[in-house]
Amino acid sequence: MSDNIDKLRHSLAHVMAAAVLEMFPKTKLGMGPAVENGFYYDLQLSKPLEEKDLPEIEKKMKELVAQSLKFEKKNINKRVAKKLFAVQPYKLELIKELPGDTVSIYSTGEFVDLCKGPHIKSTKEILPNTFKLTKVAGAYWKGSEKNKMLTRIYGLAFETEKELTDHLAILAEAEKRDHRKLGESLDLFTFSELVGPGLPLYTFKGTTVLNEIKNYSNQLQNAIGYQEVQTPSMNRAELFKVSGHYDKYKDDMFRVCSHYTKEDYYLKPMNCPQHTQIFASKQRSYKDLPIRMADFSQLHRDEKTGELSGLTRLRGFRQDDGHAFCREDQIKDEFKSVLSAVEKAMKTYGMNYKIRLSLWDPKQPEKYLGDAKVWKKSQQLLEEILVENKIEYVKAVGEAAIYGPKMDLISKDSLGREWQISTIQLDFIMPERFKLSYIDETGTQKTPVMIHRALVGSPERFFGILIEHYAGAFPVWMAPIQAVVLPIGEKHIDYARSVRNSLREINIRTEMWKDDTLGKKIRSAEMQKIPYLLIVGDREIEAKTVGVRARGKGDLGAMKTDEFIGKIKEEIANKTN
RNA sequence: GCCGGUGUAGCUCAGUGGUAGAGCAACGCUUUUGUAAAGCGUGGGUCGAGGGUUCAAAUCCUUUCACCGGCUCCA
Repeated sequence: MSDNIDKLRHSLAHVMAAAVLEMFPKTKLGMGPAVENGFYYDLQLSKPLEEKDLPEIEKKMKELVAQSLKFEKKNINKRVAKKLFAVQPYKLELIKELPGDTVSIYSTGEFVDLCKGPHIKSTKEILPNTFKLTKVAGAYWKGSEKNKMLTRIYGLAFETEKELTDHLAILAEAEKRDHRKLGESLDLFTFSELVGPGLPLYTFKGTTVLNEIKNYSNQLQNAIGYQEVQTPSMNRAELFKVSGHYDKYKDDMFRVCSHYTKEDYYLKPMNCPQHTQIFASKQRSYKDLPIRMADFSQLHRDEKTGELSGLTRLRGFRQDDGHAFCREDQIKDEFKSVLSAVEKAMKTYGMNYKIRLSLWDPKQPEKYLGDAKVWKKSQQLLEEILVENKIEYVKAVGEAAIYGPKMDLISKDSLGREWQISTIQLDFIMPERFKLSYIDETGTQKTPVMIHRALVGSPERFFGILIEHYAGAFPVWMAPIQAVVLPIGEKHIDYARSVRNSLREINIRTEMWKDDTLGKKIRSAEMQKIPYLLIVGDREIEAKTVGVRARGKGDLGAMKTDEFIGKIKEEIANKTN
């Protein structure tokens, strides 16, 4: 059945190309495949296309679909094909590259495309209102930035009208939850043109949430033996030359120059080379291993401006980063303990996930450090760990780090969107390059293995993901304001203040709002997504209670103040709600 | 970086060559309030920035910056 939807989507790509070709006959065709939720076609148009042109193309497509056009396949000789596509340079390029003497073409009405298929039999199979053109984008021919950029038109397509409307509803919900909008409206972070792109400024509220994320990661990794260290942002170029990052990523690191010595320093894009130097600072015994370090320092990467986006792609960020230096016989246990910590974190945040085993691409060895033998060995080891622990995984060739294979955790948020979060990476190469060693039980020098790992990746990036996952309504333990006390009238302010103070005494982030009407205060607290509103008036003062209203749940009724304190304390401690 | 789009008050937006507007927010006064917006009033903008065309530019041209949708990249 998934085959069928792919055929449908791919067929719609043809219909769209046919429609565009009718409207703009000089259009040159690129490629038009089916993709997740829809299809696209890359085109070279004689004039720029805008999003407002899409409805017209869509209308034309509907006309074509209504004609019940048949998709007919033919195998033809390459010479004939070259004649047929004489005015289509991209198709000619493809014909040249295809193996064999014949190529297959599909015709739909007057439209003919070079295509291996398969397709639906006829546009009759396309039900009304099951597709919609969504956006216009640029895309390099064959995906290489060295090639010309074509115009890509994206469309959504499903088998039924309901699936399309459901999908559009998800998109609308995602837009509402956009962390860039919520970040601004909930006063979590901001950007300034003066400060620079990709460099967010976190307000007090945003910093509070970030600290909770960071503290929780620290708690989880302390439990499995990681100890926090600090390392400098600026480092000599030499450090990165030894690590190998200089050759691969020099252009993506910010360079800082000393006026006095004229020496170049680089802002560190990751912590691993620094950690090797802590390891190297002492003579290590096999009994000392594993040595585990965690580091939350600020990292900088000179991302191209067009790649920056909200909190998900930044120039300055941190990682809940850690490195374990261990013996080969300890690798499995190290991976297991990190996996269990990650599992706990994902459970707390209420996210589903899957593991991706990211392998090197043997066809492009120049992208990686180290020789094939070491890669084979370490990849095998990772796979063993997954199999032995009965963990499901998918393999991804070409996704490895430059120094080794990794397990990446891809999590799904509440809208079912996927994000790469955690990563655990095996590295035989960097310890070697830094000539790290320990003394084994026989007194001989050995090279340790290095494990790179992160629990939630970058706290800042994860913050962005969480804003959307929770739609800004953070669970109590991470909410910037956990409770707000709302006195009904002026004469209730003193009591409200005393309730606030007793909550503050036990470090519950609490405010007291004395101005405005009750209705307005409630509205504003709900909009700020504060978990608990405590309403106090004559009745509450009399009975020493608070009127508890839970975010999104309405009035829960009166509760003894101590009882409420017990409830919220427990929720915070257990990280529930 | 590349293709396309956007940029007007703190926020959401209107304003197509002729004296910069609305709602919300803010501030002030009145009101002291029982579960999602009390009433009245006031202040606030070299229309992203630079240059040009014009008697006259938010509006037209140009350069540049930032952001948005994608592409490429992502240690």
